[in-house]
Amino acid sequence: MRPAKISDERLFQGLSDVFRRKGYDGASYSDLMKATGLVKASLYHRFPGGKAEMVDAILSTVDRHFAEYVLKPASEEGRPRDRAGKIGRRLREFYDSGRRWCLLDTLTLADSPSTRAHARRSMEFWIDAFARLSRDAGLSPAIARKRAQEAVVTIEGGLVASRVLNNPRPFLRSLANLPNQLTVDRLAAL
Amino acid sequence: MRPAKISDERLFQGLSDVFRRKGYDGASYSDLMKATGLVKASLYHRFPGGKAEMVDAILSTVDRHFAEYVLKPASEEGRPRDRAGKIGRRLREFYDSGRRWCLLDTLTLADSPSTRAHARRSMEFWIDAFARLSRDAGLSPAIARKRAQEAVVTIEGGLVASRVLNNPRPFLRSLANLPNQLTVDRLAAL
DNA sequence: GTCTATAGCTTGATAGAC
DNA sequence: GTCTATCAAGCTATAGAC
Repeated sequence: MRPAKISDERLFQGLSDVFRRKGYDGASYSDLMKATGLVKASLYHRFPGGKAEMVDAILSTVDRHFAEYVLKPASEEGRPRDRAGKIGRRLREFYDSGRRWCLLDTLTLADSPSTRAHARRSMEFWIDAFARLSRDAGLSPAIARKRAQEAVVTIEGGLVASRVLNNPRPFLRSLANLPNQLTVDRLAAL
Repeated sequence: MRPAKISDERLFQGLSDVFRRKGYDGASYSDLMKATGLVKASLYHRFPGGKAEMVDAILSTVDRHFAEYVLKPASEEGRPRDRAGKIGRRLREFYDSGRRWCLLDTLTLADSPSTRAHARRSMEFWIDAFARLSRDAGLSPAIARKRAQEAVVTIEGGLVASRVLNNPRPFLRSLANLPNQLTVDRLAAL
């Protein structure tokens, strides 16, 4: 029997796990082979451009998942504050309570201009979604945008601190702050 | 004439620039040779343990610089708020307004346990210094510690966002928030 | 679509001259 | 303390069978 085609979902999951953990340069083909169960030549068959193409495809896949699931509540019905909480829970799920790291962080050490450009667009999309939610909560466009950027900063920093300290708490705290950060105009008694 | 010994300062500066930019795995010996002007064998002469030993030495050097210069105002005389501002200016200088990245971020992708342990201690030292300053400002020990951790999270996140967005603003904003974050008990009108 | 096999190159690491 | 020269291992990448 011929070897079955590995499902795209398992493939992308395996690949992105490696890149997330090790970064672009740290991800070797032996790592990627182990994670997917495919040999090197099979990976090149799927991604003729090698790691650069994998990373591009992964970012696109994650972009879609962020847009269609994680950040979705930003453009749904309901109280802005509740929607922010919902996004927080989805972020906790996505980053496995801070045990998984952010590709935008780990991949931007590579100096591929296309990867850098892609990562920038991804983060801007993220900020835009937060800003929309923040405006829905009644904040002015300028303040909303500022808060949206600060919220992304808080989450990325939480992930870094959780990795360095080997402790999920900083990231979980960042998420807990999210609803206030995005929806309360005058922040008091944080 | 025999080749002159390169100064320790230039050596460490060159090495840490590379590790900061590329991370542990991304930093190849050819990169390190280019940055220092030394050939591979000379680097091994200075650091028989190779990259792992370089990284350890670099972290120790940066630790000292942080303790003796960047974070120094945390344990000096003066109004806590002014001291926080002073630390902010030194952080801006150290990270070149967000154009240089944090070793604790870029190095913890490597899975060397000793590096991970060292990085954790470095960040804890940083948090401790902030917490001391925050207590000096009259905040309770529990709140001070929370704020200190949040401040480090904000700075690390600012560095990540500035790198990804290719824009120093998020990092500079993180620094601008520092005095409030560390010294104001009830945060209002951020 | 997956595999085995192989190629060339770069890497990390060492030995020995000056 | 720095250099040239060299090595094996691991890396990226490709050709061709099933």
